[in-house]
Amino acid sequence: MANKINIAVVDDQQLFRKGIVALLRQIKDFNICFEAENGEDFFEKLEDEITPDVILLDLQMPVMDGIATTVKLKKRFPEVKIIILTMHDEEEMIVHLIEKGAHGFLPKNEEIKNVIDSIYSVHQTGHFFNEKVSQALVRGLMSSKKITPIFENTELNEREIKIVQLICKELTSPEIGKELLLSTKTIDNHRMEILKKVGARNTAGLVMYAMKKGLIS
Amino acid sequence: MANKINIAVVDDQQLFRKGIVALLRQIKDFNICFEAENGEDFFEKLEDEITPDVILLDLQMPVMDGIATTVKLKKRFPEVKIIILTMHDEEEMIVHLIEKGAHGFLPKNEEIKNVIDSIYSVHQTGHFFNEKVSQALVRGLMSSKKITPIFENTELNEREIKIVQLICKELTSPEIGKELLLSTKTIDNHRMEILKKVGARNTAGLVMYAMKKGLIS
DNA sequence: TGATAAAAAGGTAATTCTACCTTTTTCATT
DNA sequence: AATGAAAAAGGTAGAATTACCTTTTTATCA
Repeated sequence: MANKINIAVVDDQQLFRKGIVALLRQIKDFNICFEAENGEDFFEKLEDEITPDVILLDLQMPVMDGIATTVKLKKRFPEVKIIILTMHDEEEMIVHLIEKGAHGFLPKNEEIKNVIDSIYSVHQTGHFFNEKVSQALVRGLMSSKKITPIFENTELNEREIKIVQLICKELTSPEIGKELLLSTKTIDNHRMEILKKVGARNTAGLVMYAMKKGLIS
Repeated sequence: MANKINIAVVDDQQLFRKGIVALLRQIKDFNICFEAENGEDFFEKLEDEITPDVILLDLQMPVMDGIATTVKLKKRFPEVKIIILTMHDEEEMIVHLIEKGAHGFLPKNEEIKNVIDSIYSVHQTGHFFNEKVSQALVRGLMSSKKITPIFENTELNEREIKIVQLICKELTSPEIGKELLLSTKTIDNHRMEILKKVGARNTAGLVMYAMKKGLIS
C-alpha cells in the first residue's frame, strides 16, 4: 500500500477518543489527521488539516451530533468514508444513517481487531457491515419500496421532538400544552401520532425510544 | 518512587478498556496487571494475577456490576483502591458508592491528565475527588444522619427492579400482574412505592431513571 | 382567490396511572 | 404460639393516557 490511510476521530468522550486514537496509532498503515469533540469542532478543523479518508464518528454528541455531521459531510466532502460509532445496536438508526450516507457501523463494545478491519474495509471496498448490521439491512431491504416512507414516518419533526423532551422531563400533557401555548388536546393528538411513528405502545416505550435515539438534551 | 503502581481495568466495553490500557501503559510508573470484562471475570483473574494497588471500575456492566464488585472487593481485599468510572455524573450514586468503599470517581469524558492524576492521588492519599464529586459530597454530608436512610430508600429491591424492567418493555400494570402472578393492585402499589423511592413523578421519569441506572437488560 | 394539506383543537370513551387509604396474608423470629 | 414486619391485595377517586373520531384554523401554492 503506497500511502497511509488518513483518519479522523470525532467523539465527545475524551477518554474514549484518546484511547482509540492511541490504538490506531499503533497501526503503520494509519495516520491520524486530527480529533474533534463534536461535529462543529470537526468542520472547523477540517479547514486547516488534511482531509481524512475515513472518519470514526460518534452518534451521541452535544453541539452537533453524528447524524447532522454525516449529512453535512456528505454534501461538502462526499468522498470521505464515514464509520458510525454506536452505543447500543439500533437497527432503525442504521438503515436511516445508510440513507444519510454512512459507510459502516461499529458498536463501541466491538472487538479491537474489528475496528482495524472496519477501517481497511471502508477504505478499500467503500463499506463495512458486521453481522447484525447486515441482518438489519436485509430486513429493511426486503421491501425496498418501503424504506423511504418508513423513515419519513419514523422520523419526528421539531415540534414532536420538543414534546418528547418535555415528556421525558416528567411533564404531563396539560403542562406541556401550557409550556408550548397549545391546548391539551393538541398535545394528546401529537402524543398519539408520536406513538404511532416510533411504534411504541405507551409513554414508557416513548421514553425508551427517546433515550436510545439520544433525543434528550 | 520505588515500585510501579499495579493497576487493573474492569470495563465491558472492549474498545474503551483497551484504549485506556494503551494510555496507561505509556506511564512509566504504572504497571497494568490485567483487564477484566466484568466483576466475575475480575475476581477469577484476581486469583492468578498480581493483586492490583488500584482498579479502574466501570459502573454499568452485565454479569456483575460496579457496585457489587466494589462491595465484594472491599470485603476480600480492603487494601485495594477503587476508582469508579462513571458515564453521567450521578450524585446519589457517588455518595452511595463512597459508603460502599470507593476511593475515587472518574467521569468517562474526563480529561486524560486527570486520569493519570486520579491514579497517583488514590495511590498516595487514598482518595481522589474532582470538583463535582466534592460538591456532591458536601451536599450529601450537610445532614450526615440522612445519608444512610436516603440510600436505603432510593434503592430498589429485586421485585421492584423486575417491575421496572417490565414497564420499560411497555407492559401495563394488568399485564405485569399476569406475568408475575400478582394482582394488578399489587403492581400499582409497587409502582407508587418505586416512584417515591426514585423521586419520579410518573412513568416517564421512572423509565429515565431505569435507563440512567442501567436497569435495562 | 380557491384549493389543498397540515396543524390545532374538540368530542367521547375506555383504559391506565397516580394517590392515599385499609385489610389480609405470609413469613420469620422470638 | 405470639408478635411484628413485609408483601400482597382491596377500596375509592381523580388525573392522565390511549384511541378513534370530526371540525376548525392556518399556511401555502397554484
